Amino acid sequence: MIAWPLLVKTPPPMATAAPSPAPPDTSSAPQTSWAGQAPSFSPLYQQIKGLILQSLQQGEWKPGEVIPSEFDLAARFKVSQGTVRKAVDELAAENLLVRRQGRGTFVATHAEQQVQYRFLRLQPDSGTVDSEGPAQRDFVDCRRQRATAEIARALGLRAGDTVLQARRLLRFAGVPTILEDIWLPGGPFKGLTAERLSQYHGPMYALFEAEFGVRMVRADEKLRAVLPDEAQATLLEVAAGAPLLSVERTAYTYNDVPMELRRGLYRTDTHHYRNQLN
Amino acid sequence: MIAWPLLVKTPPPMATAAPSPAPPDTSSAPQTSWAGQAPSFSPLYQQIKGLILQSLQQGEWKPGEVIPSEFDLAARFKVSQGTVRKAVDELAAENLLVRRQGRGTFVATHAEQQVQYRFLRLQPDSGTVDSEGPAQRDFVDCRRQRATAEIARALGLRAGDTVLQARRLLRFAGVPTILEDIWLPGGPFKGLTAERLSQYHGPMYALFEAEFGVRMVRADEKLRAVLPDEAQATLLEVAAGAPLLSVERTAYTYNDVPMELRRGLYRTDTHHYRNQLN
DNA sequence: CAGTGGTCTAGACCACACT
DNA sequence: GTGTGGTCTAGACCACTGC
Repeated sequence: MIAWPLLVKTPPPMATAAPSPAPPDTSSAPQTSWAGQAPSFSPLYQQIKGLILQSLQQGEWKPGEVIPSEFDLAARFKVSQGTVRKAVDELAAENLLVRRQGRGTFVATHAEQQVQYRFLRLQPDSGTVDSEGPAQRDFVDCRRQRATAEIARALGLRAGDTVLQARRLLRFAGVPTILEDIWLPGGPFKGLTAERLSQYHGPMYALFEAEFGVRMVRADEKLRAVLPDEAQATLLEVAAGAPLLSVERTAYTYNDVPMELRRGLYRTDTHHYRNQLN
Repeated sequence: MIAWPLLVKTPPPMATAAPSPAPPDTSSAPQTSWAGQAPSFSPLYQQIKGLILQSLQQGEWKPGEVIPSEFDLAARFKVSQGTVRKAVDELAAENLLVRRQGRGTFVATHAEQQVQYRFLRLQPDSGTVDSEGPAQRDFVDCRRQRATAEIARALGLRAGDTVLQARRLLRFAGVPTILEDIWLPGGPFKGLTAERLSQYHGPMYALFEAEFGVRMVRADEKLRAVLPDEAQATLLEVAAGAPLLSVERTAYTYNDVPMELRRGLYRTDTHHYRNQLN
């Protein structure tokens, strides 16, 4: 058994004289020995959430796998099942875990998912995403280079660090619709080649998960209307003055660590970017 | 006391011989008398959620007001506090209610809110929304007219029904940045005039709440990059070929009833549309 | 101080899935 | 059947708010 990093109930426990059978061993209740841990005064279920998150980061459970049952986790962390449930509920709400009744709770994955592209909001004006069939992907370019100051800042690197850059074109029903420039930090993605990218079928983020253990968890996008430069216009087969939707996305792994910068140019003559507000 | 529209636990209750003090009066447990209610076989807390929603629609509690405490609601619906809690949790997650510890649970409102514009995703490229100060609003136009087929479809009306149309320009720090055309159904918004609109200070949706009892709960947006026509370019003070972000928003009240169609043109040279994905 | 929402527990029963 | 998550209850205690 491993010693868990001190779970504390919101007030430092002091032999609280529980009325009913108090199962947590009362001996493991330290008073004020704060071993560095900065934000330690949070609800129990938040602490459990943090521990589960940690296990996810460290790869104890891999994408697509089941995690232990709520009952087992409760025993492991020495809390009630209800507390684990609340922690898991939040992680499920954040799309890090997926509950499946009768089967268990699974680590979310970009592969084998309901929707092919979890972060792609572009939709055809008529018909559904499915009706237009899978996109055709063409990698125009892929190379290793030194990060500019701007790219470095976005990826949390130093200017001059190695980054991978790729450019690809997505076609729907043969029509070039999305042109993307992608930047990845060289370290975590060492060994990624153009061939690897073009050979892989399925979402790019699934490849990152499977081959490099990098799981994208969250993303921020900034949208603008822009005009293409000459190369972009040619690739997308539009006129020079045609307005395009620019989508700059930063994707993050656990702990808000940025792992990808992506600049997309979307044609919005046959598609639109859909957003739901509430 | 009012007879509540039959709450049923997932299996039709049949004198379940509860082990401990079973508080719900066993007499009020109908077997199979389904009085029309179509989707009645849902978890209790969902039914409670539905009932609370109904009270919100019917204006039993108005925006900004407190609703009864969880304990009171539990008594009223004859369920446990925990069940009410779960119902309220979901409504709070959907931004229909706002919990405030120690004070109570409140009906959400577009006025007196943390953020001025709940549905506006445009942000300045540098600085924060607050640092640029409040927008200057100019109503360019406001008139009553007959709905075109397209507008009617979006608002759930018949072509030819009366709609209100308004056009306004928002300036940030003096720079015209957003040009919006707004269509509202004539019925619910009878009596809305250009003067009423320009005199009101604060979010437009707050006015709708306060003056017309119409509360916007959710919205869908479709984004595109477009070029302005002549009038639009003039108002926004941009060149004819300048790309602009087109944002078509449909806003809904309770029960997914569309209540507003809005077409915005955003300048994205100094601002960007921000979206968070997870 | 009383009242509210927030956390935590414990236990019962149900729906679902796999075997 | 066994085990999983899903629902529901009941009760204890806490933290925050306002009287």
